[in-house]
Amino acid sequence: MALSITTWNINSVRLRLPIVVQFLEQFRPDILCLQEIKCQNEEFPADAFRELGYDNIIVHGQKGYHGVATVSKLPLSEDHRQDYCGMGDARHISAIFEWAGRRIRLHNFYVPAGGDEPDPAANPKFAHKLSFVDEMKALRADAEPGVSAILVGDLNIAPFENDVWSHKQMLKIVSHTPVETEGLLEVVSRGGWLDLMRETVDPSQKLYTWWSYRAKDWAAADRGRRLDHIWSSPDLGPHLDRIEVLKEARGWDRPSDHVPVTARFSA
DNA sequence: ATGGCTCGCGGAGCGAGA
Repeated sequence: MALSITTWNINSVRLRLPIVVQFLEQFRPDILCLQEIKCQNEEFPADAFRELGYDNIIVHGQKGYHGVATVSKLPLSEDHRQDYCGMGDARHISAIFEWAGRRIRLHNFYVPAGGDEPDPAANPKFAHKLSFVDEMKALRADAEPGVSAILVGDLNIAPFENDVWSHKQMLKIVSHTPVETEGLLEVVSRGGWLDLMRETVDPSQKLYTWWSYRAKDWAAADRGRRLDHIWSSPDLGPHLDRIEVLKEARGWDRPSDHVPVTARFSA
């Protein structure tokens, strides 16, 4: 019995509904986790997802910015929205689904980008990002007895050297500064998470999920970053078949700057 | 050679993304 879960920062779900539909029709993941939906709950285009068989929808949106949503062919229960940093931002939603006799809590995150200046004293957005990551360190993969866990989302940090196009040139660029990358690796180690993308793609290999809108030719420049992640509790590791990064989606009509990342499991 | 583009909001141009 297979299970597939996709994470995708969509950068406005209403504007990009055509490519979301294209993706779901072509790849049919069991569950799709979206970030940066940029709409309020009542504006989420739920009908379009229901028509495709995704009847189980949970949304944590807000006006204009941020926002996350999880749409699923499998029933979702015990949904929860955690307000990290007490900012009132819509950056997290989770729920439990059942697969192969297991109960699995699926977390969907949108971590703050952090602005330009990597100095928390000078840049409140960077301070917010660091506080957010600090709070995530308390999130354990075994938080609920008898419940496995999967954590996906746009974490806005590329932790390893080959998660960016140039480690040296990125060390002072927000998303790859040591305080961020060390912080994220501490979230992984303290929480007891498995980085499923790096379980299947060796750290010696470049791996990106995001390419800037500003490059003249994103594919030729190939200056990407691995900002999107899929983690799990250790018990699910042996069930991972593969990870698919759909790079071609960056070249679709009016694309997001992030591409869908899918984890495929078998029982 | 990173910031050059792309969003929402609102009805011009700005804040935000990363």
